[in-house]
Amino acid sequence: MEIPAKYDPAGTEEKWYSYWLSHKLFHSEPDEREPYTIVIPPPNVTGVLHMGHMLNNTIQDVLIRRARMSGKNACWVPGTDHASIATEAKVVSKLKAEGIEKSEITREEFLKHAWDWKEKHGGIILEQLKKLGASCDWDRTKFTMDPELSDGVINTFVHYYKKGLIYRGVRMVNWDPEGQTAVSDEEVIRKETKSKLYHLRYYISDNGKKTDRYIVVATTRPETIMADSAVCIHPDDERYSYLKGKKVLIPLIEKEIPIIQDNYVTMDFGTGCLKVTPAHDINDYEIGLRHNLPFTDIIDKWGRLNEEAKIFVGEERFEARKKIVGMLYEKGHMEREEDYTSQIGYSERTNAVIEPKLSLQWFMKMDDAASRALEYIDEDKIKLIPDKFRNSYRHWMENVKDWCISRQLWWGQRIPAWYLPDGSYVVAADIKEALVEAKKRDSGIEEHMLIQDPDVLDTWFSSWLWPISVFDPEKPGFPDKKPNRDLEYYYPTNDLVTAPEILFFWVARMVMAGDEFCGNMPFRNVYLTGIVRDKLGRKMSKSLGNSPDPIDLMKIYGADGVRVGMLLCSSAGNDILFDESQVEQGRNFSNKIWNAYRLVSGWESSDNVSQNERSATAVKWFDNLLSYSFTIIEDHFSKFRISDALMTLYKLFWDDFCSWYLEIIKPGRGEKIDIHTHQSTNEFFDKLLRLLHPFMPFITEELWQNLEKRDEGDSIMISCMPKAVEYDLSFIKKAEECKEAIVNIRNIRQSRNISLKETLKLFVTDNSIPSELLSFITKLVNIESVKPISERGSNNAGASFMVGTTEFFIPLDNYIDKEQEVEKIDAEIKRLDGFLNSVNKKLSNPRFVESAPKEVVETEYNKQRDAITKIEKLTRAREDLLKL
RNA sequence: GGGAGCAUAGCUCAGUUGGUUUAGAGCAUCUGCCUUACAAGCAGAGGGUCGGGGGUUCGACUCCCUCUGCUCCCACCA
Repeated sequence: MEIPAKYDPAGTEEKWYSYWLSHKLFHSEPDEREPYTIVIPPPNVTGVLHMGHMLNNTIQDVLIRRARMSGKNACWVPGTDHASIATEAKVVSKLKAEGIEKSEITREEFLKHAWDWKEKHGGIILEQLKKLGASCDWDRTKFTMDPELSDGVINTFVHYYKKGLIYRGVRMVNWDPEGQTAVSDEEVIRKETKSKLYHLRYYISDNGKKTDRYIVVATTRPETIMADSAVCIHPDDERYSYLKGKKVLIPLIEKEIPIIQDNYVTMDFGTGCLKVTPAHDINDYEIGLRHNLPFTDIIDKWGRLNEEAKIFVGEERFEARKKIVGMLYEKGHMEREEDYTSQIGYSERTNAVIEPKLSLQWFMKMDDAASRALEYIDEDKIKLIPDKFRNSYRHWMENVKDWCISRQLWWGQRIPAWYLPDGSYVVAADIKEALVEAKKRDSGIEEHMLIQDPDVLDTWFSSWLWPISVFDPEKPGFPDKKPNRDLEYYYPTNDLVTAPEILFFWVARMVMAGDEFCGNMPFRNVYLTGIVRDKLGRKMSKSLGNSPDPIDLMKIYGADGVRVGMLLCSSAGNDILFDESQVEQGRNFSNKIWNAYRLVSGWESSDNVSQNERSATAVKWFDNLLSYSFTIIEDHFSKFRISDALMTLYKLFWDDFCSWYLEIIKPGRGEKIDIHTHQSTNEFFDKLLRLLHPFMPFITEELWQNLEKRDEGDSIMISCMPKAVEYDLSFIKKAEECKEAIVNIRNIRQSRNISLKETLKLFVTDNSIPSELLSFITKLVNIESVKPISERGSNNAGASFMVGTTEFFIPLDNYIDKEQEVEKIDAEIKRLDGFLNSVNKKLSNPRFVESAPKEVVETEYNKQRDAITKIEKLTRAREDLLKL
């Protein structure tokens, strides 16, 4: 059967993925084996696969496939996140496009649209993961808003509320006056914006009467002066020390406010006087709390001045600013204005300028949970890879703030709090229980009188339960409940692969929830991938259009090629600069494997051919090298150095297996191969495929199935990972010397234009390289005989070279250019002289010889001896040459 | 402003408690090859003194200080 010269991934990938699925090879159930578990960081249900997912999920698949082949019961749980804000935004804009405003429909109607939308588009990203080869246990697919997972979220809320850790309070939020909702900090885009810095005169008050002395306050928001509660100076600012204890009048409205002192003020910014507006600035809010100042809220949810403002009531905030500036000039309160550029927050969704606004939100106290979550890292129960992230993890845990868990949205788990007619509220898992609680306060309460809080919970309040709830959704909220069989078996999971950006949002909080409800950490290792950037180091984003579509890439280069391409250049925690040439390299590697198979599969073996010494030695060498490589790869994996493990394999396959081993044992044209070598080669191939399988699942399955007859349902993915047996490192090193000699000879041929067809003789120092290895030389560089150097005779010209301390000589009477030859030897001697010099310098330093460890001094003596020997030999070769 | 990190060949990165032949890899480059598995290939070669300066040490890419440049996280100046 003719095998095409190029590997075509398309059909292969489709075929084997459905084969794996139909034989349920990804599915895991608890059994007596050791479990190996990964829960996927659930992508947004509305998401589409991007390069970041590719990297992240490829790494997870490599880990899970390797574990599965190493005899573990491997379970990779997939799923999606409801992503309340992102999804709601998409649904809102989709409805808008259809002419439906969210404000015109009921909550129930909106949620129906949202669920419809989720059913339609929700599965896309998971389908895309299948193209990548992801070996997830799809039977276990979960969604953070599955009914039973949502119940767990509610129970968790009730649990923490009962513990006294959840409370309701006023806080400043990022208010989007256009979108009519609070948005999270992540949804605020800061943009450099040109504005003015106004210098305003605040007259000093004498018992409520305006004096003629004033101070100057700088502000960018003059329209908020009516909400001022104080003017603040730095306690150490001597310029203003006379103001201590005095009061000033707010311009225009002449309201008296105190002068206070706080370290927050920067003395050399503006005038050193700060107007404090606690209801409309986050920093002023903090100052207000510290100094117990009144909070005057003068801006309504539409961004207009309200009654509290007293003047310009009903004016839109920017319109009000213009008008008030005019009036300030008019009344002599404006000292001056200057151009000023600052970072202003805009809403990601509506592009409206964010208004800091006080509002009532739900919070969770974090200090205690955070300090316990920190212990898991401090005590090394959870390892971060790379561990440079420890510091930032610690920093965050030690400076944690209470968590604002309410969102003014509809898509998500609704806060289980019900308000009574008197304004008080009860918290309960459902309305029935809420009613029971409410009746305790007022027996006259009926169910219809209870009104549930309209807000939903922050998405992270459900995803922090993920490693628990995918196995046992009923566990969250109940620390004392016995875990079900799955949770008991799979938890704690092993490795979590995620991005450093969400180390705090998600990873740390999972640790807290795991500790709270399972009394244990949710995972042992956290592998933090970098960000995928483009060649120029820019983050890949839709708006820049610099992100290739992973699905297209897989079509062109094959899933295996893309996986290899991404992995080769991505060490943990480092960003990866993605360039299509990397993926090309991955594809080329697939093709190399394919062609190696083409070669080997075409061989015919025969009992009549006996194994020659050369083939036997090659088999022995590669067998040792394989074992040695296993240990190297094992070591890389133990340190999560996945790209190094892959590179080791890449070179093992391409260089050692293809370029050396196969070339050495390759039978001549039309010849048959001996049966032993053939068999060994197939075994090597089989082992290499198994080693490569976690990285390149598709091509390795295809070739493994072709290599010999397999039973239906058998698969490389459930075969076992080769293990290291003892190996002879010194033999591997001798083989390396032999390879080096071959490279030297090739170089000699090329630089003198000697065709490979021309047979040469070789003389070599006795007993330096085992003669069995010398047989490689005769084959690969067409050497007719290898003889001891003592037999070379003294009157033939040729080329000399050395490998280690072994001397080689090739007679080249017809090709020799004496001068050129001497030049080469001279250059080498010069290099060695320099080297010897540096060694001698060390050795002649008595303090080195005295204080350095014995082995180190010993090595230096060896270096010295070797260099001297080499120089002597080369000098002799030079003389011999000159004699001719 | 607070915190963390990085700086090694053209590019992307290794270099594991300072000492194993005067720094390694992959890619890219250059040269020669359509050699009967592969031109998505084969063979060979060139290329860095480890950001600058200072220090510790018998010895520094590796430890300390400093300067320069860059990146990320957090908080953001009225």
